[in-house]
Amino acid sequence: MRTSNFLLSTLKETPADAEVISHQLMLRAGMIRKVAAGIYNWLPVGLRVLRKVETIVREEMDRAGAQEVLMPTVQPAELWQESGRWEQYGGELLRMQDRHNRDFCLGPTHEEVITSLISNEIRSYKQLPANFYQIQTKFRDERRPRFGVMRAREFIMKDAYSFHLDSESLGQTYDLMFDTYSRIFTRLGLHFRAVEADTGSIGGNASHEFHVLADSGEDAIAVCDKYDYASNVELAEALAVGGPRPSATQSLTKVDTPDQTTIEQVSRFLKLDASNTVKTLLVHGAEGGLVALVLRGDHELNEIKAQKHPLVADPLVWATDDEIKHAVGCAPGSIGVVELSVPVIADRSAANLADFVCGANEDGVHYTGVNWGRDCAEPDVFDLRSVVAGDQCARADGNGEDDQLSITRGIEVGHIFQLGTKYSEAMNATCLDNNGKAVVMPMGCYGIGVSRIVASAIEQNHDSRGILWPDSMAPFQLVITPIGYHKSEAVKSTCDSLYTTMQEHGIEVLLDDRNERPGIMFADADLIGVPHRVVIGDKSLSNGTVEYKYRRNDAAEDVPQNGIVEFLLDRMLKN
RNA sequence: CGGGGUGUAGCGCAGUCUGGUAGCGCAUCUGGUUUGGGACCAGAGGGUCGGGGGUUCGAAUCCCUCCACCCCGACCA
Repeated sequence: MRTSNFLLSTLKETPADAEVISHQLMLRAGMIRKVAAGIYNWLPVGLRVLRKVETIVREEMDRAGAQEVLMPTVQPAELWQESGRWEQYGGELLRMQDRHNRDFCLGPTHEEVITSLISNEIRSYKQLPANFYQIQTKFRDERRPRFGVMRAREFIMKDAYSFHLDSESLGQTYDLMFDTYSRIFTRLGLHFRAVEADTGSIGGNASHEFHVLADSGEDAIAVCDKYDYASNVELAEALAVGGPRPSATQSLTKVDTPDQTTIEQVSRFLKLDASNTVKTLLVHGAEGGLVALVLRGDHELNEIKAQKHPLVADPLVWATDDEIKHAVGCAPGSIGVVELSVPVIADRSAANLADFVCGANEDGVHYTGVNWGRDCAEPDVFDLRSVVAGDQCARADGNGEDDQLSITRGIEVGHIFQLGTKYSEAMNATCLDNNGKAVVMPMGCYGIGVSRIVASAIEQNHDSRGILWPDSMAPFQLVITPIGYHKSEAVKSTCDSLYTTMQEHGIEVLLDDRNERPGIMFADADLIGVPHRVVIGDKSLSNGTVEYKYRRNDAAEDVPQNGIVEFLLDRMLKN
């Protein structure tokens, strides 16, 4: 490609509404342009990168024996009513009507369509297992789209759905997809991590998310390298801190704590560490009424864990101040476990405390020296809190120094699920087993955020001048920057010749044949992140050399003109 | 959905408080001088000041209303 014939819409200044570096650089490099909130045009530079990602994903899915299909973006309501999600799915499902007032939606995901399709196409166990994928546009009407294509409303996703005779087969395909995803993200040159994930409302046995590690990531991940453990903080098991519960040494004492409502205020007022206090949070119970969730003062409630407790309403609903007043007789800042009239669920660490502080269910009053079993009933013990850095890894034997969790941030670019029969049952997707008996097919589903990968790769690979694409994702592998293309016949013919030769070798090469100053050409090439650059000018040609520079290196090197093709091919194959 | 903010040329912004008919830098176009890290000189084009309504002799500016976009939060797979 010659720049004279290519839309290189680079910007010198950063558009004001771009917050994260990937969004800024994608706009500056002329990869994307906003059409509406969370909806983008992909310009030639951006699309070339997107296609690179798609190609790698496609190659690896094909390699894993998955079959590519293409399903529609617009889906009839009937399918969603059949699965029950027409009512369940919230505002993210963009609904619309056609000219006959029939209901449709823009597909945010394709379980319904694929299950309906396959239930008609697959009849026999002999056709199983089968895995179908597509790379297609999804629409989710996010409440708050942000960060460019990172969290867009319209985006490109690779979604795959597998069908099985039994859960063992599902497990095998799940493992295969796990490996396939690892290969994909490795080939893309990303620094990633597979993490255990919550199965959410879909349920099922197993789920892993694949995260590109980046400080700007929206997810927190708990990691322990010693045990090769990584889990979304939403899920990561929190062990009790501080060993078995000591025996009581203090007596129950009521103390006045006027206007002290937060843990911070109370612990400062009583000159105690927050870890000697508990906080009592009231939420709606699964069967109505309220339930108390008790955590150590310095710990945070994990709502996802809490709503898994059978006594807790799912989804979790906080008690209002009025409900608390009515049930306990005080404001939220003074709730405690002594003589509390609602069921008490305590986090493991809170349950291990002795002689602790809690509210007295009376405004402005707290208890000190509280002990479980003596001053109140033994609580129902449950893992309620989010892990924090320094917590012991749940896999650890407890003897090592390096078995502590650290917290890192990630961008979710892949998610694999064992769905089970949720959709196949709702939509009656069965096949006949070898006894001629109809079996509801267990399913797996496997997603990759293709457009999100592009942004997350930039989050991980950039410098002050622009993008540092991994070679596998670069819009061009090589840029030829002439010095004096329009003045020197030698420069022009050398550049043209190298350009043609490299193209014949299948290299995607950009020849900057604009009549611009070198600084502009260098700046653009660096901005869009072409990994390999050759500069050709009269000065070096007179020495029989051309200049080569790798985008990630500071220094350039002179290469003999007659060996440049082999040199470049060697460099590109190496990467 | 709650809170906050911003809408003026393709991009970045000033002008709004204190009403007088729109400006700067970059980008674009023309001519010239330049040419190894975002040049210089001269000239040119480009804006119903987010939309609608109102006040006024006169509105980018004041008032009402709608919309869009961004940020924080809540929510959500």
